[in-house]
Amino acid sequence: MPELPEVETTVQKLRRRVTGQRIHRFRASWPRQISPSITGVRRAIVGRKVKRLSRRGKYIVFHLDDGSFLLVHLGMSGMLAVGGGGGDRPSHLRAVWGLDGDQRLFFCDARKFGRIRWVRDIKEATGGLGPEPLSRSFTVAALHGALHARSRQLKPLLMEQRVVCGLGNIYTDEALFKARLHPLVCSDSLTRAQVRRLHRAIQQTLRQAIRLCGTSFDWAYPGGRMQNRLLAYGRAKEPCKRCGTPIIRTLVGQRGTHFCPACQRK
DNA sequence: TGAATTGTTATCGT
DNA sequence: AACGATAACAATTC
Repeated sequence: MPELPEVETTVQKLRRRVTGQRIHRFRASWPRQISPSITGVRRAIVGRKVKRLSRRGKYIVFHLDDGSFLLVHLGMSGMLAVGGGGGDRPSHLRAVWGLDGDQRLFFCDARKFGRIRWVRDIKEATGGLGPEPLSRSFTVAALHGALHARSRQLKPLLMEQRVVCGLGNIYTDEALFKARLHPLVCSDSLTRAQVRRLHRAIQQTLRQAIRLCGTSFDWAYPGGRMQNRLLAYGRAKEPCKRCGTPIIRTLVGQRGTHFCPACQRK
């Protein structure tokens, strides 16, 4: 379940392998994952060099040398990895880029919720995203303004990528636990102090998760260590690490939601 | 077997 | 009408 820390980890691991490389081939096997189309993307990117690799929210962004962009969204089960030109191909392979020196970039995605998209203008793809939670544009005032501009349940609003980007189900539960806020409180009812706590909790949670290379729960994302440090997510019926009360699991907006009924009161 | 998972879109209700 | 909540959808694993 790649969220910001898992995407950031992927970008950091990939960066030196793809920066400066020229794209020689592109093949994909699942048309509905590719925008504008497989041949359209191939025409746009083959022959181009990768100038830079970055991340915006949960998007991996390839900056191409003609000023256009190739974006990869990992969805729920997507993975990007570089391999040699050798024989064995990974399972659930959906797309391959051929780079310099017979290097290959693989996109694997069991559930096919991932997306590959080429755009001339980055704003087409990321224009609707809110601020990066670890950037200076993500201020307490900005968060307060966004939460008070709407009247919504707090958790679903935080997971929309326009208030702040990069939060998914796991890290939203973690941040709410740290901030001691109930997932269902109304977004415009938060006091300044509560918004400050939430702001700090979001940043602390994401920084720690990046340091630990993200959360590895199942086969979908290996290599992370944050699963050992989670305070709420996946801990239903286990004692709260702050007060000992069993963690509750409920559904909020069709998503599994974990919180401490004693520490996080409505 | 069906629950779990994300982002987008459609639909229902106030 | 606008907005918030809810449901459906895509596809697969265990």
